[in-house]
Amino acid sequence: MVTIKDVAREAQVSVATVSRVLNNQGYVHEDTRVKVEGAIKHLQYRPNNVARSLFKKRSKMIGFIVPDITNPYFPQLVRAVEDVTNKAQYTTFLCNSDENLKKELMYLESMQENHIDGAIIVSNTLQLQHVDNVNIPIVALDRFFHDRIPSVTIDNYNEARKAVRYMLDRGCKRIAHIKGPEYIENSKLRQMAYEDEMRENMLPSIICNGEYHLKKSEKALIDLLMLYPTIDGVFAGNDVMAVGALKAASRLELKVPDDLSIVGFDGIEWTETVSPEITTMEQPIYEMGKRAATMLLELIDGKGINDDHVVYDTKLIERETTKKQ
Amino acid sequence: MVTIKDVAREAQVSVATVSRVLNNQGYVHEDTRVKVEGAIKHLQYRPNNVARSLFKKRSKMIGFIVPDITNPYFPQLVRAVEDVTNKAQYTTFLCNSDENLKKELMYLESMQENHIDGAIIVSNTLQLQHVDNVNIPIVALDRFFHDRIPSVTIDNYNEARKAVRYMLDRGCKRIAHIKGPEYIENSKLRQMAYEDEMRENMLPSIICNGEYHLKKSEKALIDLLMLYPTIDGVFAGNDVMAVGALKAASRLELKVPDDLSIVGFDGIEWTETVSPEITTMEQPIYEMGKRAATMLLELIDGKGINDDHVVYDTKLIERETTKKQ
DNA sequence: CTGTTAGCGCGTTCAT
DNA sequence: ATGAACGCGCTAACAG
Repeated sequence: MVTIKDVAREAQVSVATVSRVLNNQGYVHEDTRVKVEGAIKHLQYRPNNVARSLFKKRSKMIGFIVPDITNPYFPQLVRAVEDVTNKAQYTTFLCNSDENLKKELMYLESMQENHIDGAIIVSNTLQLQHVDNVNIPIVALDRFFHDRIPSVTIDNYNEARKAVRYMLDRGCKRIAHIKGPEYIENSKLRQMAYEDEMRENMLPSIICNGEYHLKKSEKALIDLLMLYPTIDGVFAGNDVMAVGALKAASRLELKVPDDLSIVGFDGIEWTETVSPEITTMEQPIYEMGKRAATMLLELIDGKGINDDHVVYDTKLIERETTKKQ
Repeated sequence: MVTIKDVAREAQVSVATVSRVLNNQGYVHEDTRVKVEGAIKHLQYRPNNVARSLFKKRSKMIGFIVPDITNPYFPQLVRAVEDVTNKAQYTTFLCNSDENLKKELMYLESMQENHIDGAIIVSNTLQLQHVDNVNIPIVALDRFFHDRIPSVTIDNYNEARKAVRYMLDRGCKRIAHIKGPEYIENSKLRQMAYEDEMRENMLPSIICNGEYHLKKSEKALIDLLMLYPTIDGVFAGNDVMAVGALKAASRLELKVPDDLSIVGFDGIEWTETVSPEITTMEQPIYEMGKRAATMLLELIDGKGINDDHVVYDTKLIERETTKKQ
């Protein structure tokens, strides 16, 4: 391994001078700068970031914890975060927590032990107590975390109400809801919104559990439709489950949207891969990732504020699983 | 930040002793061990992995470069790799290269600068010249890299021929192929296999370009089917494009599999999310990830061999886009 | 069984 | 404008 010493020897200067040209600070004569740069190239020298981090306590790395990389919602987020951080010379490392608290804690520990400069987390399971002795900046993304942790989210409750109201406007009389896991706050809010909207319209709530899971959602809806054949609309708690709902309809040979309307939530690509394409509440996923990353970088630079909570709007994308007006 | 010195002072021993209990090596009296462990807990001490890496030149971190995290093929690989490496106390950091050479090189550099212990890469663009002065162990996954770089792959050519042969067996007379990008070796091999199999059966090749992309593949196939309405089968270069093909069929109101059979390649979950479910050549994705990770750990421990090339078989999964016999 | 000490590679005072 | 020297937190001889 070639170190700063080797470069210094090669260029016939001291390590301090090499360090100066490396970091582009302090005075250094043009001639010596050229000499040093020549030596660096010649020896193919790469600064050792570990040593640098040890001294600076900064690594130019940030971590991004996502709960489930197989959910197509996240890859888009990843790309957005990378785009922002790379531009600022940071390396982003992705950590897949598998919705598993132990893994999340393991990653948080590893990040601290490695002087990671900051983290973006998407998590339900993590509590404030887990991060309050974490001494690096954190931004919560997609899921609200705590007043004291800045976040980038959408207004799940109101946006979900909009979705249900839209279905009612389009003439659905008996709308069912496929809910996600209760322990995921977003999922609970969407369910509550559905229930409230139905109640205010004097309509009964019909709910089955899809667990944010395609197959489970398909099965749950089939059972539900057998029980209540008059259901004419399904509001799914996320797009993955909406895809499951579509499969259920296809299994039961129901025509979508004539016999059954379906509305999803999230705006992931899957909704466009199926036929008919699914109407959904689209989140500005890329934009959200970008915003979270920008906030994190500001926090790292000490410029950010620590109780910033950005809430984005969603957009209703009318496609083929709901009737045209 | 609480350091090993603080622990030593608190426990009234030397830093060396603390280091010994930390690393569980060398002799240390039971009583002192207890004392030290108490101090560690009391002060909430976490060893600084940066300092440790600086000395050891090992970080207990490995990197995993994937070309496109939005392709559902990769998340499964990620999970497999994580499962293996976590068990061995390694932290796996994911790097999304976006099929972009510059990003790949950036990540490789970052890995070296941070004493990452090894890397798994899925790449087409990276050449031997880019990694031959990388001094950490590397394993190529999914895509063959070079004789000197151990790899875990499947036999794209022969497995693709099997797929085409299967379609011929099931009575397809005019089979078209949706190919992926030429610069991806796997994609080229699958195309060649198609062409060879067709030629040997005295059949003409009909090829359109789907670019491994859903929408492009849908559009390309629609155009092709307009031109050649007698096509009765489509072999897609991967599952993503097979999903696109299914959408194209639906747009043109073709019945699948009666009017048109479709066979994909990879075995990703998407093929089961659509209706009808897609027949595909399933790769043992999880198994492949596991194998690659295991190989990498062996290499890191100096136990591995550097020209190990594991080739897995695929499995034909007969579903609903091909006719039953 | 335990403590002292010398680096790992780098960045930064403080002199010059 | 440049160099000498110290220290970041930790591990591994070596000595006792």
